[in-house]
Amino acid sequence: VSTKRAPNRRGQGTRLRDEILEAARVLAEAKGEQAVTLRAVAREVGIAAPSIYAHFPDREAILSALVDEAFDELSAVVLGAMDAATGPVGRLRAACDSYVDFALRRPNRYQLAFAPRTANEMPRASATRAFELLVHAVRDCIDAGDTTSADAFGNATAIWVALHGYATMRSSRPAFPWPEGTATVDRIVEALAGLTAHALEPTRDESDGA
Amino acid sequence: VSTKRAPNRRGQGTRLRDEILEAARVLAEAKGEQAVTLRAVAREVGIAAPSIYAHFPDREAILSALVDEAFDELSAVVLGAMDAATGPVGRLRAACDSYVDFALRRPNRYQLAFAPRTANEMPRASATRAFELLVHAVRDCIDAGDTTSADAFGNATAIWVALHGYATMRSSRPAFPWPEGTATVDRIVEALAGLTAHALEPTRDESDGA
DNA sequence: TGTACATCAGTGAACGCGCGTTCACTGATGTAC
DNA sequence: TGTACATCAGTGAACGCGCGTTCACTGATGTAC
Repeated sequence: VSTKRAPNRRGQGTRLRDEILEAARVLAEAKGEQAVTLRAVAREVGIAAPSIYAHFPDREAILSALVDEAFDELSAVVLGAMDAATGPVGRLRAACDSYVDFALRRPNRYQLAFAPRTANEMPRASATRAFELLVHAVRDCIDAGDTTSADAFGNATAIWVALHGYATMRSSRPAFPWPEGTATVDRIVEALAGLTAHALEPTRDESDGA
Repeated sequence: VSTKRAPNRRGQGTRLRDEILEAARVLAEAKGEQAVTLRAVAREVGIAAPSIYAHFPDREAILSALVDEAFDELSAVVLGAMDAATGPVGRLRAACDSYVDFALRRPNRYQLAFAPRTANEMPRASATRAFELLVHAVRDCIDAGDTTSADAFGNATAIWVALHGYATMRSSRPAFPWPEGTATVDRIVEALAGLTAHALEPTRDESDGA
């Protein structure tokens, strides 16, 4: 009988939802995914635990939102690094370096993104977008003739799993006698992208000017 | 005043300990590490939960024993595959293939082995022994001139983390469009070991006979 | 050979904990007339 | 402008759960004399 359009009451319509997400994010980054309990989140926000149900159907929904956030941030970081680099090989290196850097700087956030959730989870759009950045970087190297292989997707997959293994182990096994610096990441990128000897050189020109 | 040497009473001295470990192993393989609770183990064995304390100081001790078991089995599997192969490159391939095969056939056992336990855990002997197999296989390729690199430890590290990433993702993300067959593993081994073009050929001779 | 006793593997009940979720509610905010 | 009422964000108590661990115990096995 009336307009029926009810605008959200107090300013709280989306504010509390954001506060819940932020608290969950802080907890996950500081102490890992298993620290994100409804009660802990509620404690952090300063509300009663059941209040969360007005904004998320269950605990899993919060985690899922955090996963998308994490993938989106990963994409943004990688994109930013690529934009600041020069040439196909330079952009591929920048993508891989920034990927590993993100994983090592925010280990809990990274692990959260890649932790298995449900048994047969379909790839989520946020994750696919991030992966596509890598495929694209590899394809640009191929197109520029900087590589000995032509399988962009296959190479990107190999590079991805290798970087993932490195980042995972590197942060969970600090006591392992890791090779210094970026040696391992460099080796992974160069070898698995199939970079040509020619492609490995010109990167020096940029900082040299000779 | 007497001999003081008390032989273990009933036959149970070590029998119950073994039954506890076996139940824990079964639970871990079927449902993952988090399913290995003292109460679940006791249920499986058919004893009261507190009885476990006669054989293990706490839950973590059971898991730690399972981790060593898993690494030892991994070593045995890899060694067996290497012994059945021919030539340095053949043995390296066999080592890597069997490693991944083990991880994919027994995902929960594999994940248990590599799951982070304590914050700064030192590498355990059982894990180091397994890794040394890989280092050795890589070194043999280097010594035989089948490789373009000379850093056995560095190459083995890169191969290991790459295989680990592959195995982890492959089993936790079945919906990803994985390249067929052993393409990814082959690429990882060949590229990260730095196998020469010459070294990639002779493997065909064995099954050919020409 | 017989009896009192030490040993010790395993038990059953209970503890306190934090969890996800449910339920009926409160109390302030805004609207209809 | 005033009053009755609908809306709805957030609450507090409680549920049932499984957990690791503790405690005092039981009851069979073996030993000393």
